[in-house]
Amino acid sequence: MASREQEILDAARKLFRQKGYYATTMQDIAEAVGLQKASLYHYIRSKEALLLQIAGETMRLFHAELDRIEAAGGSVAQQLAAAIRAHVKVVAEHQETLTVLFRESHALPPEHAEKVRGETGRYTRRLTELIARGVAAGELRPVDPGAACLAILGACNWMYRWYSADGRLTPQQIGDQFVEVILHGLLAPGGAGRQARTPGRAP
Amino acid sequence: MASREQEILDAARKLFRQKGYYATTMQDIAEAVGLQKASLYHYIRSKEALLLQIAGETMRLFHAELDRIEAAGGSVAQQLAAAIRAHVKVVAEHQETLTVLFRESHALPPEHAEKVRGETGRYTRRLTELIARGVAAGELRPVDPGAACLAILGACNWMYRWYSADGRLTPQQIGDQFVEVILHGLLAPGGAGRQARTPGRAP
Amino acid sequence: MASREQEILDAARKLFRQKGYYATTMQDIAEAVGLQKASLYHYIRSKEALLLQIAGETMRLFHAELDRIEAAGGSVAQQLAAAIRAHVKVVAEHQETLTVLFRESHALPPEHAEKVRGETGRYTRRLTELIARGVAAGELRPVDPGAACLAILGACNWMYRWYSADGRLTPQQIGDQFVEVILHGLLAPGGAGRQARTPGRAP
Amino acid sequence: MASREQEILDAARKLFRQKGYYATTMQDIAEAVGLQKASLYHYIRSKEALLLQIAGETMRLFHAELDRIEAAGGSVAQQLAAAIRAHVKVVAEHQETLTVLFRESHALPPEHAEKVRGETGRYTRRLTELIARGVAAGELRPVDPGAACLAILGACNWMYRWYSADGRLTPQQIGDQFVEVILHGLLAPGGAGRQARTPGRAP
DNA sequence: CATGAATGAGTATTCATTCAT
DNA sequence: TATGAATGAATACTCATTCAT
Repeated sequence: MASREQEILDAARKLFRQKGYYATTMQDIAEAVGLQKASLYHYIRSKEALLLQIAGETMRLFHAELDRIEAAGGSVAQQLAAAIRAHVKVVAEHQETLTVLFRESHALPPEHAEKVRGETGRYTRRLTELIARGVAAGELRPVDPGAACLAILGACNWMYRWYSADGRLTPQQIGDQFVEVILHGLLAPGGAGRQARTPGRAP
Repeated sequence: MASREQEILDAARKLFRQKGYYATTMQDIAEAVGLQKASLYHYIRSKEALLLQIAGETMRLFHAELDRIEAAGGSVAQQLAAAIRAHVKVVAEHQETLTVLFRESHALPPEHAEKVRGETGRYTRRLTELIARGVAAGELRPVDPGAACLAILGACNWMYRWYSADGRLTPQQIGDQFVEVILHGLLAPGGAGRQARTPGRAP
Repeated sequence: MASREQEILDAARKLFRQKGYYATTMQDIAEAVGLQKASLYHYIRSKEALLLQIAGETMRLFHAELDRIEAAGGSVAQQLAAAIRAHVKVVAEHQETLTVLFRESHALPPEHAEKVRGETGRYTRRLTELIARGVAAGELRPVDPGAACLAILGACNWMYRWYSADGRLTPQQIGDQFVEVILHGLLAPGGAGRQARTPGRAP
Repeated sequence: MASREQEILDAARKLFRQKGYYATTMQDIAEAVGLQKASLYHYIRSKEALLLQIAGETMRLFHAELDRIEAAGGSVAQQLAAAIRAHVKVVAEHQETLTVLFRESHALPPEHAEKVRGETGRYTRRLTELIARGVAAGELRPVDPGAACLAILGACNWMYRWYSADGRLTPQQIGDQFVEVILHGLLAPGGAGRQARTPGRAP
């Protein structure tokens, strides 16, 4: 069984999230899994390797979701909506890991940090391209695809800080709301807000 | 002059951002300002106090912008657009401080962390209420104001991770794009994407 | 074996006595036992815990002696003489520990200092009560038992400052002399000193 | 005026007693006299010099009392009684200084410690000689003068630990009781305790 | 597989003292 | 006389990691 290694990883993830990477000691982790400090080293190479593994494991999930969605096809809007909902779901389900990833990835040595950043960048590019296709096809409004993508990712990723399973909204509802806001915008159609498009140039 | 204290604060902010709070040593800070470690303690009480001060100084900026915008009046859409642009601008201008705030605030002792979280919460509520007013007035579409607010804040705050003064987009442009996406949405009007509102429930 | 812990305790006791608690560094102790500073912390919690343990270990000895003497019974005078001899012996045999206890107990945190003071107080009370019984029974002269007790304890405890195993007097001899002075007094019977009882009122 | 220097000395003495020599910082002393740390050095050479001065000033008092008593003449018993009462009075009146002297004198550098120990030794010798004269003259019982002297000094000096101006006994009463115990002993005359003189050697 | 012992490198903080002003 | 600034040296304690058993 890899169960012991998994236990250690789980404990580390939880502790890293609760106390932060630096404030978590190998002692803490050892106690959490009922081993002695020294025994951890039978299963893991180092504290840093633990962080790296935790940081790495999530990016795969995001890519997998995107694979699924692209395979399913449909309009750009449909794919985009699905991507937003999927992303929200992944963040909600892996909040712990993502908290560690977002907060502590800079503690990784350059070489590893690079790898994590690479994966992140690839995911961003995939999403940006999807938007760019939509814009090119006239299906989406002529926004800057890069900026739009980062707005989406920001909205979704930021959840790592405020989402709570006990909160008012389910991941499902959050996904719906985010899709609403991002695809349709906040302005009521035909509303008086139309001129807000160019605030400061009001009549 | 308070210049020496300010110098220390500036050095700490920069180092905290580059290496993280824990990885930054008082030695690092001392070297950065050309003093001995011990001399730092003439100006600051502790490393933690340094973090606290850095963390605290930014929330004031956000509130000040919101004050200004609300005082200026206008439609909800206008105010919201202005708020987004202002927020983007503050993040761009205080990226260093905010990186520390977002990444390391959990390293603060509970009491101080509470204070910072309190300020953040207050800012979120102000923005949520603005959106709620717009929804009530029919100026904005009937979204959940809380979720919408968090989407906006996420989009803007996330910049702390990707914004670069050397990047492709200026804060001005980023603000414009974010306003576009959030107020008007990505979908082209009358486009085929209308049914994306409830993908999976399409006919 | 608990030998390593005991070694550390012994080294600390000796050093605390030689240089004082504050002037003794963990480095000193580590060198004395042939370990690295950090390794000490496998056996002890802190420098203060070391002091506490050293301070605590002696009071038990005094109480044990008193237990033994009271169990043996005899007249108050016999018990008192035995107590003085026992006290002198304990001080001589544990001079190092007692030096630390007497000199450094104020360095303990209030809570622990309280505990040590409590034990000391209990011992004083036991001795005072013995004297009080002797006075009540007419076996001892009508002195103030509290003051007499403190005189005895002072005479005996003060040894921590001047006793030396290489000195002129053995603990046995010191005990004998102290018993002489305290039980019988210095004045020669029938001597001219009788009026010294109330000097200043001499004829 | 030497008042500023005296103020500093007074503050140091009080603080050394309350917190111990090591635990008292120059900052503490500076605050107590309303100066800045650096300003203290206009009046004193060093923290250690402060301790030395405090330690030194008391021995003079003891000698002065002994001078007075010897000048007054009288029997050995009368002089001894007067010496005990005087010693008790000095301890009571200078408890603060003596606490520092007794507890911290080992913190002095060897050279200065030697000087203090020298004064102490001289005082002890004077008292021992007085007792020896009494023994030689048959006025005192044939005790070991050195041991008897140290018993007396122990009884009196130990007061530094337990005496309180608010306590049950006045210095006057303590002196009387000590004289009683030391000159006349605790045993009631003709009492059953006579055989206690040599417990263990009883028939 | 598990661990008790050991450690080297590091970390924030303290403090008596000096000195230019 | 007084002090704000500066510092060198020290100090207790921590922690990830290694290794013999």
